[in-house]
Amino acid sequence: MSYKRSALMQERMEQNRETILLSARELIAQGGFKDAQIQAIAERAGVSSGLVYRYFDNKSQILIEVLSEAIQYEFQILNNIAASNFSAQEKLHKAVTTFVKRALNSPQLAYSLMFEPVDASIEHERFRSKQLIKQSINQILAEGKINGEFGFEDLNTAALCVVGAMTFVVIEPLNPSKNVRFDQAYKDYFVKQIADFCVSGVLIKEENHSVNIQK
Amino acid sequence: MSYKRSALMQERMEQNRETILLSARELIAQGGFKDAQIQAIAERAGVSSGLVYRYFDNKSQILIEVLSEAIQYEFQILNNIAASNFSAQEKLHKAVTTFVKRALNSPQLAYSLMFEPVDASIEHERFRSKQLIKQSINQILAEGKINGEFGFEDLNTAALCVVGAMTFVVIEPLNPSKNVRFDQAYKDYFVKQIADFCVSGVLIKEENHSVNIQK
Amino acid sequence: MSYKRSALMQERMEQNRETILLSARELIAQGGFKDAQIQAIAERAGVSSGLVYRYFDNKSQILIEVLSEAIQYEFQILNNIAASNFSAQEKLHKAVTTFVKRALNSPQLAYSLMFEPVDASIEHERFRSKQLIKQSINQILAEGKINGEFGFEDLNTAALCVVGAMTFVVIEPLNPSKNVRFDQAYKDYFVKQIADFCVSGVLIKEENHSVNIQK
Amino acid sequence: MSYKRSALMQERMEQNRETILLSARELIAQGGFKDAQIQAIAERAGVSSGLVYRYFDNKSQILIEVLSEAIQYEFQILNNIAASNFSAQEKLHKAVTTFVKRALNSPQLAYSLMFEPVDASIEHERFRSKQLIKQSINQILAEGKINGEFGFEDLNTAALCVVGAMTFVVIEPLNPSKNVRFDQAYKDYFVKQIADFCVSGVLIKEENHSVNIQK
DNA sequence: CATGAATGAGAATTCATTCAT
DNA sequence: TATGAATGAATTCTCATTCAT
Repeated sequence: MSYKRSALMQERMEQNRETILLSARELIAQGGFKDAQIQAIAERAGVSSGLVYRYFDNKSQILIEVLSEAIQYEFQILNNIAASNFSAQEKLHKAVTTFVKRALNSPQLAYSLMFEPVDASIEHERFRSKQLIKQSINQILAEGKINGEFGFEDLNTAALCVVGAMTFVVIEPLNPSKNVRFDQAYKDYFVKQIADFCVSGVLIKEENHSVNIQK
Repeated sequence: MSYKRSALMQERMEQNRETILLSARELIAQGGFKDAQIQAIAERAGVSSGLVYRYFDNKSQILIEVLSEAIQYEFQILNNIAASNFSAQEKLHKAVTTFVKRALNSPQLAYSLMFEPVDASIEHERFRSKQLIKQSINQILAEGKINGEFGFEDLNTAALCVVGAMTFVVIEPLNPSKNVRFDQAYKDYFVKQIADFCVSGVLIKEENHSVNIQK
Repeated sequence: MSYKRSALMQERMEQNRETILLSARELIAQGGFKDAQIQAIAERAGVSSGLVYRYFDNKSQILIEVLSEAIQYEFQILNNIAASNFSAQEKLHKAVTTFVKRALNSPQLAYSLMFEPVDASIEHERFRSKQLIKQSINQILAEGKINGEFGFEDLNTAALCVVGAMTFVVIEPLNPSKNVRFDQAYKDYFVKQIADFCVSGVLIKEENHSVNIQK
Repeated sequence: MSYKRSALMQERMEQNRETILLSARELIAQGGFKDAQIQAIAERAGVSSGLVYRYFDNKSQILIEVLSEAIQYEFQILNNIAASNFSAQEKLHKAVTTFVKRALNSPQLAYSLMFEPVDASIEHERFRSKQLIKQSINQILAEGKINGEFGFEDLNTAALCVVGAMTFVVIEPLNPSKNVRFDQAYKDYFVKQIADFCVSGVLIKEENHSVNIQK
């Protein structure tokens, strides 16, 4: 009997944990970290605020978990693309396209995960998360470099640029004034431009266009 | 007599105002907006908290001023580049190079100015500030498009990508663990890569490399 | 089990709410609204300042509740008198007597409720409260006017005069120096004079005593 | 020479003092004591805030002086009426009429002087001021009592009632919602009602109307 | 395990008063 | 005498975290 209950308990606990995380994630997606207070998270999860502390040591823990979970998911998607059989530039194009498209669906979440500041403990985790994303891009870029598709010099920097472009474009439409909810057609066009930009950015160039400019 | 005093006072006040702004700016540069509390600002400026309110209506005012002052300066620099006599791609290269180089000197500040969320009143100002930066890039891109140097399709999106790349790379070194203060040589190399990336991203391409990928 | 606790909790919370209100009321009764700060209220109630905000949205809420509760009570008393079977002048006499007698027990409270200025949100509630008092008097006066007992001309003005007299006499003993806590006998005498005055003020007069005086 | 300057100084100082008081009075008349901050007073008076402290020990001093000056003036007016050659009831009628009419012209000032709470030091002065007003009324009432015009019992209480009625009616129109700026005609009518009420309140009554009511 | 009442450390802002000039 | 910059105590409200039940 205590067996059975224990199992049920276990299950319920897992469930609670998930519900809390989901609740936190939704709140962040709506209003950023600043709207994800313990009280609000608990309420939305249908549990007491006290219970939250059974599952998480403190607020940061929750945020960290939401963060890493979300990024982990994106990471897998990107990784799958990186592991596919396309050419490097095709992979890169697809990676950027996919990431941006997905992120555009909840830009506030994307912004919070990538940029919104919180305390140091989370910042650390965020860094790791971002590294994952960059790692996927890195992999694709490295492959392209090796097989001669890409012509950039510094792998890491190129990856930063790609990640920078593809995250920035997502959070920009967040702007309060500019409530341009673009339609699907434009969205597709928009996303393609970005991917094109990123691919172009790393392709082999005929002649070296880089300019010598002294500051 | 009251002449001289007035002048001295005037000077001292100007100085106070500057000191407070500087203090705020430094605090932001160290720990972001969240560390720029009135008390802290005042203390660092060597004045009482009450005095701060002689010079600024409220906290937001201070932050806004720091923000707009900083961005305004960068804007002018970019604008000068945009107005110079180089080719569009040279300008773009120089713009990115300059911006990144400068921003690398206080990445936390750059981060706060570009990304850290604050209350609505500041957000509005920040939006305007960011627009300025993008506007400069826009101008260069538009020119290059017209004279056939650049081959992107959507001006606005291209600008977003450039700004995204050039701001993201700056905040990345922020991460807590990786305190790699790279030396000047690497910094130059780093910056050049980024500019190269951005220029490549918008250049005319021989064949269309963009790939048709269905999701 | 969770049954019992809930009930106990419920009770304790109700009690807390009441304690806070009582505490506020007592502070007001001692030193007026200006002495009823959150900190002081909480301390006197034996709770933390934060807890106060579990029960009330903000300070104004508390004051409003104290105000309206107190006035509501007086209003009911006056209303009962107005609804009784006495003659209008008997009712008026009784109303004034009762009000003044009760108010004399905590004149500072009476003063604050009737006169002490506060922010707009409370002012609005106070206005409503005062209206209630006046309304009771109005009712009695109207009745007396109709059945020929009273001879005033303007109902509203007469009510103002009555309310003015009966509230002012209460706050007068407030003055700091003259701490004359008169005995019960004098109090009764005092109260009767006031009621007499008010009744006389609205009674039918034999000849018109009003005098033509040019300013 | 130092003679002359001293005289000029003296004069200027007197003037400053007056200006400050006037400024305070005006501010109070507009927004009550709460709007009469040192800074605001000084500004309106065209002097520095520091200078205010040359003429007054502290803020309370100023308010006290405004208060007593204003009341003193009203007192004289009432006193003149009390000293005139009319009958007591004519005097009373006139006194009330005059007071209310004057007060209606700046009800906020009247309210502040009579009711708005401030710190204890002022409260004391306010009491004295109010006493002056009551004293005038007292005098008229006493006279009427002696010569048989008036029939009240307790002089002091009757005076309180009169003062209560005549001050309360003034502050009532202050109410925010009820912005009835009555015209001159109604004002006259209004004022007369009040005076009538007060006179009736203290007149000899044919039969004793007072009712025996046990609490 | 679950609850949610209770805590209390902050953080922004105001304003009488002082004092160097 | 006159200035007004400078001070800092005081006050409201928020929210992560604890703990009795």
